[in-house]
Amino acid sequence: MNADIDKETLIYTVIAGIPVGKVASYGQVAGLAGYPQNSRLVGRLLKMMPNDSVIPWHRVVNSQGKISFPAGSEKYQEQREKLLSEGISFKSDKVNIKLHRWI
DNA sequence: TTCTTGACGCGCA
DNA sequence: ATGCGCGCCAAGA
Repeated sequence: MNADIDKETLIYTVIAGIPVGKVASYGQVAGLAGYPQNSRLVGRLLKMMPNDSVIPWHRVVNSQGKISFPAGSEKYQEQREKLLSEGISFKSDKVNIKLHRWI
């Protein structure tokens, strides 16, 4: 009955497991949750999460290491701030994936 | 119920 | 590096 909840919980758990100072891509999270082709589902799920959620959503970026929000937007800045405050360095507009890649 | 949209990813020119 | 198309799949209109 709550298969959807399980799926969400699974992805939620994976994201919650990303260490401080590390980042993971949507595809990576989806894969670890058992849905290697549902990268979009991860993003969709995060989008629906409450704003006061304790989930470290900011540690999820796209496979290029870029923030998936329009450059300059509020959300973009918010995520960038959070990442910087965790010691994650940026290479221009991309996260230095080489140094901060989780897995 | 069908069509469009989107916090993505990947291959190819 | 840059742009384009296609695959995936659930939510919203």
